Amino acid sequence: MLIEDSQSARAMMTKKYAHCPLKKRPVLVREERPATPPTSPPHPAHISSRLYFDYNHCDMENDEPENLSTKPEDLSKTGNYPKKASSPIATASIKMEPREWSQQQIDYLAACRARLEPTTELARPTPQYAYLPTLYPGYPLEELYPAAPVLSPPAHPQLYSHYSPASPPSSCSPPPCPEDLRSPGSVSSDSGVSVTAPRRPRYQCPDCAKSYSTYSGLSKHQQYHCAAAEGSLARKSFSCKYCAKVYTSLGALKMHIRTHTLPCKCHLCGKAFSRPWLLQGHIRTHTGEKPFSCHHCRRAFADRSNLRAHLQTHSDVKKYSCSGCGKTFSRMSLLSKHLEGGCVAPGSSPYEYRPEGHAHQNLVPPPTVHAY
DNA sequence: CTGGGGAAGGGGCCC
DNA sequence: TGGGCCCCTTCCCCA
Repeated sequence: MLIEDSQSARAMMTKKYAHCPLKKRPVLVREERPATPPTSPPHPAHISSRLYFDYNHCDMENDEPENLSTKPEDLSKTGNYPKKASSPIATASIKMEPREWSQQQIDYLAACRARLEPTTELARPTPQYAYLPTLYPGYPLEELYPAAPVLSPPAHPQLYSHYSPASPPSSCSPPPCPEDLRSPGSVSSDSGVSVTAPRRPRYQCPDCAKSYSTYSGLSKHQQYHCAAAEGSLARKSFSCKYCAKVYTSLGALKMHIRTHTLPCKCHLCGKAFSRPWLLQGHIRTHTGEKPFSCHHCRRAFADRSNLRAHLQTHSDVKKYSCSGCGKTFSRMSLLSKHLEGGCVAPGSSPYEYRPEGHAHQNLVPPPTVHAY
């Protein structure tokens, strides 16, 4: 939702969302965009920050907690929220449109849509800046898409052979090849091979006994997540003005405050996030950018993890299996539902989970999974 | 009811 | 030590 940051607007929002916790209330966003489009286009590499990031206006002191809820109950109560967005590629329609969008924002999305009309190349990643020619008609393409700096050659060039010359410049990464979906350190269950890494020392939180593989992890936990540690006032000296939590360092406090102020705001819908990369993922829901494609069915995804989950659907034997009946599932949640429903087969509990890189002794033999 | 996709958050790793 | 990125997980919604 994008509304004027005026007193009346604030009053309206306060009244309208009185039943909501502060963090769930809609955000009040001041429209920063100019009344008319700029005459010269920004460099594509700067588009994202120009259009969406508002770090210059991040007011860590004054930002109010904002509504991030897109849950339907909120929508039904107010009627002001659109339905949940679905794939623009599939529907040729971006549904997540607040009523209060400015004409310019609507035009902007129209420009995005024009470039996102269904094509036969669904697997092709949506060019990150494909809307530029529409947004800046008359501008030569070579200026809208300046020569890209040297790109690292893809590991599997054949997978990218469908790229067009007008594909976005350097800041738009090519779609991942299947191998890219795996983290370097992880052991893929796809291979069915379990490799046990040398046991590393664990760093345990003295306050809540949670342990982490790295000191950095423990440090982050203590700074941002450990409720028990927050009670150790003797070690803390920086308190949060919003919730009175106390931290040992100013940096930790600043990071915590971001969860209140949510400084990364989407200028299209006003939704705010604590971390920039969360906003980047959210922006894809507006632009329809889907850089991750399945080479089995050519379906594209905005999120790599979602592609990974999708790839499971192409496997005959899936990642999560019920030890009772042997049925496999592509998702943990589906296995959980299966067990909650009552798998009557003997030995059905506990269920088996084969996360990548974790060897469980009592698991069924590794499944045969299609190589990507 | 089940399976799948969309979206978001937390932890781990690397620089 | 902090930030960025990636992966995993979870929740919700829909067909």
